[in-house]
Amino acid sequence: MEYSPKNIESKWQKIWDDEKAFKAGTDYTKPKYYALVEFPYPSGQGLHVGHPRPYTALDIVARKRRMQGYNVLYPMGWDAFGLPTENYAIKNHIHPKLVTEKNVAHFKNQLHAIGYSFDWDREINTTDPRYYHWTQWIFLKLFKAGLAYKSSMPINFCPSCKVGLANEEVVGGKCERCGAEVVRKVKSQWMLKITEYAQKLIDGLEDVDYVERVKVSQKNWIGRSEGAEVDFKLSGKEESLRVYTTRPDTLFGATYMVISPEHPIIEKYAAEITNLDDIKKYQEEASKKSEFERTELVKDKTGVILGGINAINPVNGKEIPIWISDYVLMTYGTGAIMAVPAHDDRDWDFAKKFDLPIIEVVGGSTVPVTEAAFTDVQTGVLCNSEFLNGLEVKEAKKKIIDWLEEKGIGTRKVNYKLRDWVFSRQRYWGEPIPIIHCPKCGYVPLKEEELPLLLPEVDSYEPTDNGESPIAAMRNWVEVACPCCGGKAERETDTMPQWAGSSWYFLRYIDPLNDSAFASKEAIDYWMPVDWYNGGMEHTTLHLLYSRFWHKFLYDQGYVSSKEPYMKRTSHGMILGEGGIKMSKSRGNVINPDDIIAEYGADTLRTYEMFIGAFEESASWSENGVKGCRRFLDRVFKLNDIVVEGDAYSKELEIKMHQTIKKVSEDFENLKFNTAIAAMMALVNDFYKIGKITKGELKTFLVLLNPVAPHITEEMWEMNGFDGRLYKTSWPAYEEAKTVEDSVEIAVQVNGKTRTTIIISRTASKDEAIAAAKEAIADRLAGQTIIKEICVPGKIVNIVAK
RNA sequence: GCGGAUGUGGCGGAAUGGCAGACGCAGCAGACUCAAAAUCUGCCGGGGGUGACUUCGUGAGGGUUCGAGUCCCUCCAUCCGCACCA
Repeated sequence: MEYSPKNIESKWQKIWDDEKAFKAGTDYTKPKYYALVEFPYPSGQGLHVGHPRPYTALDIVARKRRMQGYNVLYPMGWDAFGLPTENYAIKNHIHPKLVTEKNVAHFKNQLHAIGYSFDWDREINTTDPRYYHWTQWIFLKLFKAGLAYKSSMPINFCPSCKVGLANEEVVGGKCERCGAEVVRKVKSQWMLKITEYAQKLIDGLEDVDYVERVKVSQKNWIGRSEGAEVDFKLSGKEESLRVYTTRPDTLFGATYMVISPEHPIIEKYAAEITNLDDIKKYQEEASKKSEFERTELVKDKTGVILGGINAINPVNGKEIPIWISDYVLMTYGTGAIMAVPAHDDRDWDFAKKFDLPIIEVVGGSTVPVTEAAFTDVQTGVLCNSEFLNGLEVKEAKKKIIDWLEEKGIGTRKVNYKLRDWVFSRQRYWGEPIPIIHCPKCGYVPLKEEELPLLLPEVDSYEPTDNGESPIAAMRNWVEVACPCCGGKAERETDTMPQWAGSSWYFLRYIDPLNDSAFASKEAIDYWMPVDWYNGGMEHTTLHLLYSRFWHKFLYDQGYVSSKEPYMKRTSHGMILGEGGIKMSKSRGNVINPDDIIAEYGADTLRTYEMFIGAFEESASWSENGVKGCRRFLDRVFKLNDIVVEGDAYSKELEIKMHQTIKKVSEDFENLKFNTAIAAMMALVNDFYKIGKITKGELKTFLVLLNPVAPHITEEMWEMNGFDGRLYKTSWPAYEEAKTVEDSVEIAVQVNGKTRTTIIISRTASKDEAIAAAKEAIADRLAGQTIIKEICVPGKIVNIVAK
């Protein structure tokens, strides 16, 4: 009989649905396993060939875990708020809700056709009011805890999307989504104090099993640094200028200071500044530059001196000038620095340009500090620094900070690059922020009983030109009575960013229909944390960081019982087009998974995506590779023709069977799906080589292949009259003792070069092995003196001879 | 500039410090066929040899080791992050 995936696949998909085969149980006494993949944004383009890679990988894990007796939760849902849907709605005058519904239906059909073992009873959608009820609820908790605040500050604004962006959404100075140049705009925005969790987000990484590159990126993004804040007295004034430095040891080399153009001291002493016009001009230029232009690889430093005001270096009492330059950012540290040109590249550049003194205070450089800054902290020794002279950098840091603290002019300080999360968008298609602005009472949270605050219907979804959300025009929605004083008040018209819904969705899956809480305590205690979460590297500093932050907050509030949401995080590589180029519409090389399923079947698609290469690395698509996997499944199906009776493994293949069970079991755990499949291909080759397969062998083989190719294996299980359903079977066991052959082929080397191989008993002693090896290469050893004999049992014998 | 990764046949890719190239693709030869496709069998890194064999070979150069694709040092190339964070 011919292998016909079309019939087989729809047949089994229906059976699995009818039997609720993959429903996560509520028997909380069973061991649980929570496998999670990032839920997709249901775009109009439908499923991309990149989606099935991670979904199949964890589907394999989930199916294997079920067969190992776990109560498995492997859910799927829709991260459906977002700009593309809204833009499509604007263009076509369709309600985004309808667009979303249509796209979700399409996505769901596509995913269904691939045969994933998702528990569809737990499907969630971030745009569903029953879902965003709890997104808003968490926001209120954040607000009440003082972690959500409104702030007027320069933000990254995309003039094309007409929306403010979080720092994480700005890539190379451009809008992550549309690619337009981002400009700086001062706006009043809701912010979340993720910075308050900076240290916890770093510390938590110690307790989880994430791939190293994810940990490293998160740590770099949070950007912890240790140093000191130091006060520099302004000459002739009581006030001081506070700086942050990681090199307090170089304080004696601070020959000038630099402040950011936005630094408040400029306004404060405007009257005393002698060159105010120049400064105003400089400020204006700086404000016009986008954040990107300001921080772009600027070789040429710009700046202007703050005329009429000087500072005093606290360690030596010397009067030093203050400069203004946009290489100092108001948003980091104190917005002011002490400049040590001898030991900082940027200060060195600036000093060279404006001819400022360079004083060496750390010796050990091979070139004089007039040639280049010496920034090495490992080898340097302090000089020209009075009581610090002769100390190594590390000791000097400690000593100077102690000294500063004692004198009350400085203090130890840790800083982070991480900035607070810009949490409001002037857009329609997002969760309304449940806050009412009362002129008397300020920002008043909506009562929790009033949630969800529904997104109102509007005529136009387009953001207004003055940068307000389209819902701002809905006056009857906006104008409300203050819940606090009853007076006239207005609702917040900004909505939440796309990242809100995904920051806690893994908690909703565990109890998706609960109307009285985001999830019951019992369910949370049972299911959390997620055991294995796979997702894209591109979310490392976005979704992954945000959701860890929210989860840690919920933990601190007592709503969840684990400090970290995800125990294990892995990341898949991208799938590129043929020839290693990115798939894109403009190149016309986009592969639609539907076409692959139609031509080769879902099992082939699944097998190919797992066989394509190392899971964590990017791989390029190859139609011939797909064909190869189909050929493999054809050969699998044709095993039906050579099945013979017998539950036992045949003598020829017994060891091979045990080896393959071991290999596949281990490889599935370690993301090595490609080699697991290779091992199964090799086993199939062996079945054909000996011309038969026993029923016992076939049973085991089908179970091993099932997680990868669930339809064909389930069909063959039935065809061969095996008991019940394959998906209800147990994962096969192997005996370690039977994974090794009685006799082994070992290499015989002379001076490290393999000369021949011999077959000896696995239990042969070293002496026996060496004796046998010597005999095999006796002619080569003739006339030589044996210096050394090395034997690694089961591997090699190496004779060192002269 | 900083951080991370990668570099192995014609291609995708395998190899706890122990026979480099598993498995797949492509290619070549043969079987089947009127023929083609599909399928099956065999070969398939380079040089040398009719041959059993031999020699070179994992980006380059050094080193450690009886033995290195794998460990260490230096360099080159490519990709991905971050980027004036004091």
